Amino acid sequence: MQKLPKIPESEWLVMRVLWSKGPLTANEVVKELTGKTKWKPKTIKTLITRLMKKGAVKFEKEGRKYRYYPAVSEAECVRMERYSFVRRVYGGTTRPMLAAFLEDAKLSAEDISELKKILEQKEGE
Amino acid sequence: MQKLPKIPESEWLVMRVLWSKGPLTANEVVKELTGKTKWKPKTIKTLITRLMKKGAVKFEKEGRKYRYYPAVSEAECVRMERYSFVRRVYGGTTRPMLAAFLEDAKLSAEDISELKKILEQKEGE
DNA sequence: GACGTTGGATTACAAATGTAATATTTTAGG
DNA sequence: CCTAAAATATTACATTTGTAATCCAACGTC
Repeated sequence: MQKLPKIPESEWLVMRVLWSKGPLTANEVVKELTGKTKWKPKTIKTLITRLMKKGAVKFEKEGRKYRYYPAVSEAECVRMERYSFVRRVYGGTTRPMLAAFLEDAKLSAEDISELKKILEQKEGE
Repeated sequence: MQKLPKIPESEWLVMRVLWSKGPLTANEVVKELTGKTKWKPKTIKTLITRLMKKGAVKFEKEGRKYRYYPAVSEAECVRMERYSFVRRVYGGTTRPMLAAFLEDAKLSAEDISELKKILEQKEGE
């Protein structure tokens, strides 16, 4: 398991694009984010560069441009964020957090039965 | 409902102390955090001051010292953090996040039945 | 082959954050 | 009163983050 870099808010947007759309050129990333943010293209380039320096993305050369792709797993990053969120806000105790989350969430009947299934699954372990 | 200030990681620790132990002097806060962090007392004073500037804590004078107490609701702050967490990491979709949370959490049998109860409650609405 | 265009590399710069140290003001004790 | 101790207030300073702009190199065009 790689060492996970710290990914701040704005870089998450870029990572989410790269995770979902695989290797993209900088301009493609810019295009993906148009409408979702008001960032100038240069800003997005900067974010990509920073992610590279942290080792969160890599690239393959394609002619004179680069195609960027994630170098860290989305699942791992998400897990880490979840963990650090719980620690920060709830001091590490998970259950009250989950309870609050569940109570507060707007859930469809489907969502609910899905989640119950997960719990029952765990119950059996 | 007040406007909620932004509370960064380290200040959360201070807020959690104040939320749980009511009005405290700076030194009492320091004492509460001893062992939990390696911060120097001065650092903690700084954090308190910043929280005051943001309006997250207020104080009453007691002789020459102050007793600090939270000026914003824990529930509200936590809700906001939860919300911004989901938005950042999952782009706003709550269910997959909850699913991942539940799957990943270490839960006792009790926790599980508690959480199921919450879900059933919501089911009935 | 000079030149504009297009991409990446380098630089910019303010605000927020982490982590304190120094300065100043009270006040309790001698 | 004068001073040491204790509190608060002010100042410090490196990093990180948000948000770009400028510089430079390669490429395709006339």
